Amino acid sequence: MKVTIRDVASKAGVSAATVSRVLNKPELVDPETKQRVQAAIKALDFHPNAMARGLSVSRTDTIGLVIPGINDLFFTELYRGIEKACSENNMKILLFDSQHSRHRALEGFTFLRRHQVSGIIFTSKLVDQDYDALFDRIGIPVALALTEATGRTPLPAFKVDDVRAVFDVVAYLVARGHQRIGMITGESEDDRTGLLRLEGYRRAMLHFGIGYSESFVTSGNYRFDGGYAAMQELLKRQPINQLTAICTASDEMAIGAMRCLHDHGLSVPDDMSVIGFDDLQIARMVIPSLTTVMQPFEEIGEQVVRALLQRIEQPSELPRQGTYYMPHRIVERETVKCLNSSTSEEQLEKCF
Amino acid sequence: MKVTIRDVASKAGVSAATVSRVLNKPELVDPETKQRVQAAIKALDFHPNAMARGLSVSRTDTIGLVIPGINDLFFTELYRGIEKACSENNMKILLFDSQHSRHRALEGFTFLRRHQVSGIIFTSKLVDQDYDALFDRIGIPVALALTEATGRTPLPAFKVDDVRAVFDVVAYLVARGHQRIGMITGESEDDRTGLLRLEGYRRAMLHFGIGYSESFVTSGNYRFDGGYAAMQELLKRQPINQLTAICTASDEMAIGAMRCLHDHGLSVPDDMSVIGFDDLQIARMVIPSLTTVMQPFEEIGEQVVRALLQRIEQPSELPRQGTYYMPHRIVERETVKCLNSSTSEEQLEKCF
DNA sequence: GTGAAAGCGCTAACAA
DNA sequence: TTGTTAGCGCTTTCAC
Repeated sequence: MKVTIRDVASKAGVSAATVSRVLNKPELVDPETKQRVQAAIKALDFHPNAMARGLSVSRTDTIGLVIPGINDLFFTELYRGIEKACSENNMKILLFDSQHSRHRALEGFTFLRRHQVSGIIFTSKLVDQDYDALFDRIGIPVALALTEATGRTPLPAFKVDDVRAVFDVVAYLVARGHQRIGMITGESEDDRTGLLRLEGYRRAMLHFGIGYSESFVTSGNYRFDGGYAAMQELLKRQPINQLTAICTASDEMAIGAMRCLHDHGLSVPDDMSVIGFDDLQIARMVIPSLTTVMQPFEEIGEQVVRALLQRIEQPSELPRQGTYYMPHRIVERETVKCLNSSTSEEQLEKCF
Repeated sequence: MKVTIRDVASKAGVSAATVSRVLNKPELVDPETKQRVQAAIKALDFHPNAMARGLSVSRTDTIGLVIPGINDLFFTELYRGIEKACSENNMKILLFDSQHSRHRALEGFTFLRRHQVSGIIFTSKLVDQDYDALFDRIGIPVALALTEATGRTPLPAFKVDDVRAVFDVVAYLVARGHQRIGMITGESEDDRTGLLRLEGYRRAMLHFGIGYSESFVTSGNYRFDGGYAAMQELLKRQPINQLTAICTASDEMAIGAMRCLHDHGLSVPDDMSVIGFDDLQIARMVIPSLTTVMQPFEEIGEQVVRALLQRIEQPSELPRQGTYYMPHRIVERETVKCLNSSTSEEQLEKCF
């Protein structure tokens, strides 16, 4: 039924080994026989069985990718970089969606192991000591994107410096005359990112002598609705807080917050400045378009693949361990109002 | 190095066959031996090699998914349904991104074949006679999502009725007093969807006695920028056209069009009504939120998986061939202005 | 209830 | 340059 390498071999009047050679090392085979074999392959519409091959060479040229959720808008941006780097090194990708569940993520590792992936990229979510036991025995290189390892096992990780990035956001707002700056940070079990971003905010508020107050802070699940709800909460406190700007831990929450403000008859940026985090495609689609912090998703994706390939090819060395911070950048669009009369440039100077 | 089933076997003092049994048919093995084997599996941290298993049983429980581009926002919505149906039937998914290239799509088929997937879901893009030869010999069940087969080979396909959907959109606008209705349709080589949607528009304009004029129509690549550019073109003709509403072939283009209108100082919906197509997550995020046609992506995903499974399990029968139209629905939000004084309900009656 | 042996489709020595 | 042989790790008869 299924046509195998042996069928091709007999049709072409050669051995299976020869067919295998024309498939994998065509330069080693006589042009004339090669022709015959290729003709047979075509005639029979033969397609080599990747599993049989993988089993034989015990290599799959596949890397596994564990992601929190395919619906997270940032994921597709990251994927582009991963896909690019993989296809350049002709690696295949095996995707596993953990659906934001730690349990599923663990299942993912099992799944990928069974499928003999050469390496695993783990995305988002905190990687803490709970994973140590896993990584110790797994025997497969692992690299991290958009997260970092806090457990004992050091792992190459690529992300932006969340603390610094939010610090920069606050500095940016301060430079534009804002003082009463609120924060909508991220939350979810297993998440350290939200904490780091909050810490950046806290440090900056202290650094600029504004002072840190919990009443300026709420949190959400990084999604639109979470941002909306968090903004609503902030609005309740607004009579006391008198915020003029909000920084958020994600573009989606920023956009949710904008919608909330809109529903309360408030205008962005005239009544309230808003600043996002991620620079997703949607950031430039909304009106007003969203000023935000760009994470270099594509580059992160590329780097994490490279790091993995390096570990795959030289498993002995331990070249790249620990966290690599990739450069972030504030993308100026339309959601931040400058409260100064002086130029923002001058002010910026003052801040650093 | 790698621990195999034989290692487990010797550690547990049984044969490989027995280990295999506790893995696959645990009820056939003595509880006491089962215990020992399971202990050995745990102690050695054994993970069965999925490729070896696949090779042995010549089944992979995997379906292949060929998509046009992972960055297309609609894709993640579709994926959710596919993922759901697959995990319910514990099927795995092998993803292949064709990057909007017909050539890459063909590569995808080769790739998936090599990996012995049990079935293939092909998404978007026209499936015409060019594919016939492929499907004739492929010997793997194929089902279509968001597209349909126009070649000789009939294939189960799940999508909305594009003609009808846009017809309904126009009817909806007419019921609200619009007559001068423009259209931004989709375009790209290999695309029939844009044509179908345009046809729905054309028929409706004729049906309602408004008349069809090419000057009311532009097209774009379904993306934000395409919508922006198409709107710009329409705006040039606006002194003559005097449009009051635009229907579009995608939410992204609708949002691009909205941005364009905004940049020209025009307000949606007061100066121009806009209506999208897809009902993506972003449709409810933008301001004003987008009135649009909902495609039941998740259900389409589920159905296409079911159809595929059916063909996989009963390859002899040919139960579901041809196109199944899934119900669409207009989701009313904030981008359509009612120009009537009478209630829209009454008007709607009139239209049908 | 368990083991021995053959085989899934391919590749990689090693010979010829 | 080509063929023979063994084996990748697992499942599955068929005996016992």
